[in-house]
Amino acid sequence: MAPERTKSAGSPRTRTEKVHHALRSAIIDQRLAPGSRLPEDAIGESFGTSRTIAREALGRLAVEGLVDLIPNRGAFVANPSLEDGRGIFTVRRALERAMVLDLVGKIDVTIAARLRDMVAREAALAARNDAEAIRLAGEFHLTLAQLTGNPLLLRYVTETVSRCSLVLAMYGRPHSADCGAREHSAIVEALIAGDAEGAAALMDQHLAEVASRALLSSRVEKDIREVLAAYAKDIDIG
Amino acid sequence: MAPERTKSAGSPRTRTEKVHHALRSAIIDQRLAPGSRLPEDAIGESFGTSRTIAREALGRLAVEGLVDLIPNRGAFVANPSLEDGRGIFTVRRALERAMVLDLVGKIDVTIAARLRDMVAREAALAARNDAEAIRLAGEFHLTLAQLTGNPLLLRYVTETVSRCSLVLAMYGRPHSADCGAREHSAIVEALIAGDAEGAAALMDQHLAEVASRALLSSRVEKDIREVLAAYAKDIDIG
DNA sequence: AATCGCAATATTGCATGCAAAGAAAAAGCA
DNA sequence: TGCTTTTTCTTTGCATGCAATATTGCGATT
Repeated sequence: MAPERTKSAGSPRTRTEKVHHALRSAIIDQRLAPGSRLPEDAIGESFGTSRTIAREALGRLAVEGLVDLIPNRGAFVANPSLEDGRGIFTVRRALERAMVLDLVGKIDVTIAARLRDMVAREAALAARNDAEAIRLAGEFHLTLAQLTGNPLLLRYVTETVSRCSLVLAMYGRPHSADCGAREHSAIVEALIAGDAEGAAALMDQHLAEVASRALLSSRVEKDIREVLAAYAKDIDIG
Repeated sequence: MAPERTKSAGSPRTRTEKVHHALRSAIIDQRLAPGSRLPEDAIGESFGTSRTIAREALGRLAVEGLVDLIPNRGAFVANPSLEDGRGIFTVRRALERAMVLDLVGKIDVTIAARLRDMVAREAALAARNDAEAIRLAGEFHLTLAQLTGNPLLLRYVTETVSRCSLVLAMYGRPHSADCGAREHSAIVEALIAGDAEGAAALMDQHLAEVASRALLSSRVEKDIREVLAAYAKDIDIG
């Protein structure tokens, strides 16, 4: 009656899952710009499947909030506003605070060494600011989430980290290192020391800084109407 | 190029969405027990649609974590373990804490009245403990999430509330009112008074109590194998 | 008599096809 | 020329059908 214990098989087995994951990666990696149309036909053709598969994948991405689905009109890559961006960071801060609090006390010597090693590797790449460095910085947060052993927390942190990258890509300053290795190091040390409140505060401050770096100014206007409104109000149509 | 600003149309328009929402309600209302099989045929027939629709709805519910999808085997109502349950509550507490903190200061007289009215209606149904009362209690949390104006927070709170219902269905005591109207009232009053830390503490305590009520004892074994293992060890097969 | 293997059955995975809703383009009117 | 209306065309929404995979029941074998 009950299914076997297998939770979420490692590699995607059905075509729908494959396309689902591929599309998600494409969106997160900014290969598909926010607002882009996602026609079922084109997707199916790209992956060598029928529209049915593309359609199912789009529906699932819509549940994840990465795609906007408009009935009878089609699917579009989500296009978070600046305000949405702030909201995403709010959620992320709450989640990672809980994550850090949960982690205190679960850190043994093995894990401690692993974390220190990871931070050291980050520091080594700190000078560069390419995709690799950015990916590594994000992975720090994902690793911590994984260490909690809480599947839902891991999923949500993964999602929020992804979406924060998206937001940073849209509104962040081009050449800012989004995560400082030094800040990560401080968090790790607080965790190892068992200082719950300290670690939580450091993480909170860390994310607050990342957010403020990005979200202070709206570098890109999100909607055409927002852009044009500024011009329209100076024009007398009559 | 970009789609119009319309986010998530109010009422579901496509059949897929309708079935999706209906199935979710059925699961949350505990009309479909955790672990139950969800055959595409039966669902399609129930709603008067084809399997295609049922299939899409199941895929979306799987993303939400309410359904387990096993390739070539079928769909099952999610069957969270006790540990999963704890993890879900951990996440929910973190989210709702952030929610309450965000809400303080956003409460004007109109909203205050609306919240008080909602709590009053809850109190009126407090005696009963049927599906309607349960639904209303959950809606309190969803309403608060909606008031933040944070779409991601709303989505995550919605998901965690849903999954907590599932967990309570599995492990909670049968006749416990899961959310006390009095506790909700206290939270609302703290919010209206602008007492951020107080409101956060009340919410945290509220959810901690709900969790502890449910998760102290494992009333139901999750997996058939877990159940049978206890019997098997007393039996000599030979 | 219990176990193994095989066939029959049920259910999922996926593609195709048709109808309808929207968008774009062309024609008609002021 | 500019605006409305109608027509065409693209794209989505959904059902059906076929192939593939897992499960169940039955019979053969040891």
